[in-house]
Amino acid sequence: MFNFLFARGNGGRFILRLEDTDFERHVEGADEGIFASLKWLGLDWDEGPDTGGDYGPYRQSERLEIYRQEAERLLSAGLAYPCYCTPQELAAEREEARKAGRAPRYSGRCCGLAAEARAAKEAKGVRPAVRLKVPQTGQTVVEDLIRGTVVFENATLDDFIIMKSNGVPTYNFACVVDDAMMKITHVIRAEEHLSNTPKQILVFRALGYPVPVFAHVPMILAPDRAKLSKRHGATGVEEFRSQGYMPEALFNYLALLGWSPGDERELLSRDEILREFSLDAVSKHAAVYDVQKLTWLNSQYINTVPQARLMEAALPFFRAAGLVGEAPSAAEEEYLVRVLETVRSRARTLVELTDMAAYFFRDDFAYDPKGVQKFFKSPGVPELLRRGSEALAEVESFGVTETEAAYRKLIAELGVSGGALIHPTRLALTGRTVGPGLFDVIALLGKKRCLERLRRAADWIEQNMPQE
RNA sequence: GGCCCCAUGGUCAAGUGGACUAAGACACCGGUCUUUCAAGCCGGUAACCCGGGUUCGAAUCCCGGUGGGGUCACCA
Repeated sequence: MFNFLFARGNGGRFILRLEDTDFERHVEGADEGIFASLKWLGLDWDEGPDTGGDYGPYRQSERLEIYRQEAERLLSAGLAYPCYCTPQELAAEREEARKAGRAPRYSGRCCGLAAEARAAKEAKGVRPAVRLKVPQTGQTVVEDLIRGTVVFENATLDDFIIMKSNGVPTYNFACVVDDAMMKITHVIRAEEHLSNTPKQILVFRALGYPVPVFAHVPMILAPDRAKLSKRHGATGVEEFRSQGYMPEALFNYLALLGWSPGDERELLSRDEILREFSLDAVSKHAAVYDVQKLTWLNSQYINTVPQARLMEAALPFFRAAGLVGEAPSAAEEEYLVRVLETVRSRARTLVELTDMAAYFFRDDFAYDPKGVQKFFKSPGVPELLRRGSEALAEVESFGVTETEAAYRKLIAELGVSGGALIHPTRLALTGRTVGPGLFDVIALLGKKRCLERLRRAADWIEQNMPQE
């Protein structure tokens, strides 16, 4: 997202590249999910696997020959060498180093391998990996837009693998080759990659390519301050969507994680964020992800977004819940709009919104058990509800003020408190104890349904409540 | 453990040597409105990690601790 904001805010191009060189972890169809999630969030790219571009292909799995050639260049220049060590040998070395309390570093023993030794290995059919020769003196300096100058001693690095023995590049090699060939000017990524950067700079230099500008942005941590991951605390974009979060809310929230416009504004539109975003204002420290604030932002959007937008966002949820059909008529849409307007201020997610609106569309709701205990128990309630339905039956123009007037009149006649009639009525009409103003509900539901539901509730109470 | 990054309320964050008696937001707690629940409005609790310097003056600069995080793969 910060890449998108930076690129678009500075007249650059935002490029999507799929780094899919780990065939073991390949998931069929995952690409489509990535595209859909990014698009839903409003992050559209200028070049990518689906859209194409002048520097494709944009899937690393389709660029294998390029990496092979680049690795070959380093091999013949003596800047890299084949390594015949087996994974088991390497693991043993690492284990030994760990036991001895040393940093696990590759010994470099294949570096000086004589031609005959190599030939012998090759003859035995051992396929080598390729390692980059890393200088053991001096320093590699990362000039980071956010962290400033970060110095790494080369002696702490080792000859890392750039090509696996199966001929596929490792991440630190492939991304450098691609960044160079795709003319990437800015690499903006999470801080977890900072320690990869000196390695990548070494590759850029070995290959003779210019080093791009780096910016390592703060990580997002789970509430327990651990790294957010698939297995720990992370929620996928698609999950947020299905939980009823609006993309504008997620976009807004994510922008505020690690960045702020510098003043008190928090509710920011996409355009405002695009206009205001600057890497200078990105903080250095990791941010803990707080779903409560996201949810609050979401409620703000549900509450304030234009009617048509709310309709568009809510419709899929209403359809899925079976509240509206695939192609609602004009009258149905009109009704939906009125329902949305009366419940929107109460909902924090589109799922809640749908749930709160259900009784406006279907009659088969159950009465809230706590509400039944509280409002249906008194002996006179069925009679009260019948009187209510009679009073409403008299109302000609079934609007909010007219129905309320009729009810107030009845309340006065009966000499009861307003709540004594209103609460049972709400439960009878909606099955709930909470919701929008009762007369908004009544007017919206319409006379026919109100009368039916009131009578039905009266009957239900008589049949189901223990008689005194 | 080595290397690297970071450090303002529970969380997100303003703050870049004096305007700090340290903004604002979420959450929490009150109040208000109301037939209920929200929303709205008003108010409250709550923070500069510790220790040394530098300076007339430090949340802000320096050093050292401590704490948190990241990373050390033929994963990305």
